[in-house]
Amino acid sequence: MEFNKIIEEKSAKAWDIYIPNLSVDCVVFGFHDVTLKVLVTRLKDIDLWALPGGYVLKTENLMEAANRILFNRTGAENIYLQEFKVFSDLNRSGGVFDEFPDTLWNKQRFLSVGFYALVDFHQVNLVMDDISDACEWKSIDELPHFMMDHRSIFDKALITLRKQLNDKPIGYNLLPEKFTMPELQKLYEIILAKKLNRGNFYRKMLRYDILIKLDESRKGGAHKAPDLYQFDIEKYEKALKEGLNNGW
Amino acid sequence: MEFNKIIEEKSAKAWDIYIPNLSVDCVVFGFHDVTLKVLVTRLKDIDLWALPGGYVLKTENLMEAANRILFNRTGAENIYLQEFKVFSDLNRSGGVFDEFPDTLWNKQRFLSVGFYALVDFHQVNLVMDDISDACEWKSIDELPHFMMDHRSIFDKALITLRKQLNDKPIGYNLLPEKFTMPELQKLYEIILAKKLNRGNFYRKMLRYDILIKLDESRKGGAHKAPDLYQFDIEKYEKALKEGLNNGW
DNA sequence: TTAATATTGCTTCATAATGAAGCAATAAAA
DNA sequence: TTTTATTGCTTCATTATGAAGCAATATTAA
Repeated sequence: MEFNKIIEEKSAKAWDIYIPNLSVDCVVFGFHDVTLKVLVTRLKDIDLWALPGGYVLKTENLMEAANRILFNRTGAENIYLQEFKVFSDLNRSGGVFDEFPDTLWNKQRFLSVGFYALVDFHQVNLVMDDISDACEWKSIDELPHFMMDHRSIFDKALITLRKQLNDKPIGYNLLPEKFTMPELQKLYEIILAKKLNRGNFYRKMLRYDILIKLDESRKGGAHKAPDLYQFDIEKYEKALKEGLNNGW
Repeated sequence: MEFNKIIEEKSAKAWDIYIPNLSVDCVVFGFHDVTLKVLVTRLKDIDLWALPGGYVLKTENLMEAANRILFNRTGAENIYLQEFKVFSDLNRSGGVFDEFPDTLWNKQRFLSVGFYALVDFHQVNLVMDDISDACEWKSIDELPHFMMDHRSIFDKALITLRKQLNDKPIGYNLLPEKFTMPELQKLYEIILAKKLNRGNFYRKMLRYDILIKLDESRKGGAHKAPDLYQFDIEKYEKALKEGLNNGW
């Protein structure tokens, strides 16, 4: 079915079941190939890239809405979600739905609640929906041109992620269960957008006492095989309460 | 005019001018008498305490709404505002409007966007409105019993304030232009809810290089007169970009 | 089979920051 | 004039950080 027809059909039902003027947009982060990736979809026909998002049922709260929307996209449940900002500018929609009647659900003024989500890249199975013709991971420095204000939603998500690196279990939710110290460092470097000293990172991470060193190493790569670690989730959560780099 | 009548009259107009299902609630912090205070209002007749809040005009964004609502309450413009969370639970309203018809604006399901505001206590003139019979500052450890979920909105505001102490100009916006080192320390201690070592606080604050020491001291109190300082706002803003206690 | 290579695990040394304690100066009160 | 509590600022011991490097090692090349 073509885009316009789908949109108009959905619109008719939307008024009854969703909270008006409100949507949720999610910046879904995954870590793969020493790169931070983001989930993006392309809308049929109008050929614009967007962040996964959706509306809020009258029967659910925001977190439930975001979970439902992401479950439909990824097949994953209990995804780590963090709300970070409401996008409420009057002109944020651009002119995407200009040719539609004013009663179209999608053409209303929408405020969008931005969530970032952290997923284990390998646990996600991308699911297409009926208004998209593409749904894929893109590296954060090769993002497509986004529709509406989705670029600034992404930007704010990344800034928030950076600020919360010492307060939230970001490594735990982005990395697979077992990982190496160089992988963890790379993740930190990408999020912080700066190089870190290898020896000092190693020393500091170990002193936090939140990692469990496993009796395995990651064979197969060139050069010396790095040790594998996993998070000691109890100690990790406890340390995060105070913040990993406690200021005062 | 009595509460019910006012509410019903307002409701009729509200449907036309406000974005439905959405409100803004503000936790307004002020610092006075070595105490952190919060602005609270009491609703007429139903005799419940609430945070200052209001609805969002169809012609404004959230920040503009919060500014307008607080200007009406305090007479102050350009108040420092920080959005921190959307409160969206289904049962958050309690039963405050049970006896009203279902078409009443206020009885709809509302999501509330929480902002915290920082004001110079002495620059604020409290203004009553027509549905309140009290509007006053309360010390944060002597808060009244709040209606709806306003207590948890306050709690989250304070936690956010604590987390952002190294990233946002919190001291600058809460203190008067001139202040003493012990006052600044007291503010930090209240927000962090813990005692700080005096000499170390002094040394650390000076090393940040964000304060200008004035050629005056605060006379009149008992004992030695403390020096007066003001923020070097340019250096302060610059230092905040990296975070006052940079973790990485 | 052996040597070369890049990476990793971990340490060392110099410097900076922090925690704890205290001394001298001072403004008001006794 | 003396007492008092507070303030400005320093000292010393401890801990954290920045920069650098050495030995071990898994792969690849010779």
